[in-house]
Amino acid sequence: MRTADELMTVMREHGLRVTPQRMCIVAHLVENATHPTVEALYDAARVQMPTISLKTVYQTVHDLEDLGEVRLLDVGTGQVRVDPNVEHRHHHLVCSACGRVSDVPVEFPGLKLPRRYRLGFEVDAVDVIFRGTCEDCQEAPA
Amino acid sequence: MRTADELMTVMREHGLRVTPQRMCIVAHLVENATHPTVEALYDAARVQMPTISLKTVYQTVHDLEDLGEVRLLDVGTGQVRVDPNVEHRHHHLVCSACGRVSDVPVEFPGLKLPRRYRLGFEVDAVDVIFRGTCEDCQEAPA
DNA sequence: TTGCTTGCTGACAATACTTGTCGATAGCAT
DNA sequence: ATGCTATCGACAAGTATTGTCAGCAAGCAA
Repeated sequence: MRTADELMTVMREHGLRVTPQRMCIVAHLVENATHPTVEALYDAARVQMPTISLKTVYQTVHDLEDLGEVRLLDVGTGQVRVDPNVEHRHHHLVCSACGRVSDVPVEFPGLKLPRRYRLGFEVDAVDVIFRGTCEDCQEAPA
Repeated sequence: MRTADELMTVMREHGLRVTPQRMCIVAHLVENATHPTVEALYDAARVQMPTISLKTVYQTVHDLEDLGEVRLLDVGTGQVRVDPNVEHRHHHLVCSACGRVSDVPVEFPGLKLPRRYRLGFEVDAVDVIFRGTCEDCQEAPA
């Protein structure tokens, strides 16, 4: 993801106005590797802007997705997570217990769809999800 | 997935009663490679049993999941899909337009998490999702 | 700076999918 | 056959997300 300043410019160039709410959300996303849920972003934003609405957070992350500045992940935990890392192709490690998501910045060269399963199908992305239990959840089982 | 008869036995052995509703749902799952949604299963079941409830379908697929006879997939299309193929490890091909899911019965040997990302994390499954557009959806774009 | 226009904000409510509750019922072992 | 108990299905609640819309603020131009 770019810096907050760069994003301001990009947003303006695309006709999106730079509002305090948007900047607040963006500030919580840059250099953030925690893949926050929308709810978590909302909570973080409310510390500075108690009146911000959840709808605004949803709208902003969707706008950022349309700009190609974040990716919205659905890793099967029931909530969308925001991934600001769109520069480098990477995969994900997901804790089945707490839902935490980490990046796996590795390319897997052998990961191509065999021709016979590709018939007529146009593949444009490959997502790999390593599922398991993170350290914290192993120590504190439910 | 096993045959319907085998499943009846397995269910009984686990204290689950074999009801007409359950058998109807099971019948729609064996030898079914379409990864139906719960809603699709519900529609199919209602042809024979018009009064069956959606709740019963949800409950039954969860029971089957607990028995290890099906896998419930969340491929990011907003609906759970039922995968009766639990015998052979496989991955999935998902159409982003219509949500259709196909099996990719291929093992990818290089697909291991590098040691440094595994620190403390216990990986117990790897899901690969090839995303793209299926033949039908390419011909008929929205 | 000022005024205008656009489009964003946020309260409210609706939607979609899934799950909880519970009385009546039906399966299963005896 | 009988009784216990788990299931069925109607109803409604829950969770995550999105739609609606009046009012207001951002940004642009002069």
